[in-house]
Amino acid sequence: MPELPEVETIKNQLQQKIRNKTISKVEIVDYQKNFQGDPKNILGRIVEIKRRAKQLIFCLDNNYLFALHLKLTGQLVYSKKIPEKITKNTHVVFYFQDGSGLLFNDYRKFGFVKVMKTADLENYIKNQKLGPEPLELSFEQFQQLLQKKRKSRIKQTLMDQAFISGLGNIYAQEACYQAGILPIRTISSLSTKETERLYQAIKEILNSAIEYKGTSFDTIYVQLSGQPGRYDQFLKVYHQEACLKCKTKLKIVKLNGRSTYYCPGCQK
DNA sequence: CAATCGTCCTGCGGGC
DNA sequence: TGCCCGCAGGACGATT
Repeated sequence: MPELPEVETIKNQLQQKIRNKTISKVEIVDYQKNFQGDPKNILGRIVEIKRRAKQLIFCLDNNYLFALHLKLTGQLVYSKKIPEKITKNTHVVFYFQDGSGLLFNDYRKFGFVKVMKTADLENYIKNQKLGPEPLELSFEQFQQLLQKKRKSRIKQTLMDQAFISGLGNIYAQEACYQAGILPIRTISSLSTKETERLYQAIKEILNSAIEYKGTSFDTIYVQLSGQPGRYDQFLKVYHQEACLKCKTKLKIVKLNGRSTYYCPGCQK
């Protein structure tokens, strides 16, 4: 369940581990549908790894790049010596010239790789109509964005990638809890004070989750090393039983088909 | 226009 | 014991 903090963690670790390595071979195992474009075009040196929303962009020195999305169950694991760490869920192996490699594991196969020319990235991103990055957003911009979504419910809006990009099911509900706001409230019902609390909660939670290298729940998300992230110990509502503050048993509702936890005592 | 549902997949666990 | 079903939940397209 990689959201912004998980993808940001992996991006930072990729920058340290594989930047300037040269891809010498790409092996695709039962993932043809999810691998778009010609793998031969990404044989080259990786000059930069970027993140936009929940996607990673691997930039090469040969005028090609590839976008990679982990979706629900994708993992990127670095291996010093291929084939160590390969599992039955390894669908793409990027071999580097020095004998190391990068494994793309994805047991539910929702993720994808898309190869394109460097010049096509701008259009590719534009077509996704992504909203701004939440960590690069001022309070004034946040307020302005909310004006367009006045009828929508708060949690859905936070998860809407066209509104802001990067929040998913975990951090959207954690942000609502920290702000003390019911996830089912409409945007138009928010006072300025509540809007401010929500804005602060989003920033604090995302930054803290990045600091702890993401949330590993069900051990699906892992860091580049294969180690779990450690933010799960700070989760206040997601998959929790009772509220830490008031001890009330948390409620679970379905919003857009997604389980949403909240405290009926602390969230108004 | 917003919400909902089905879809892409796989595996686990609850219930009968 | 075994089987069916619901659930997990990122994003998108079709429908209400």
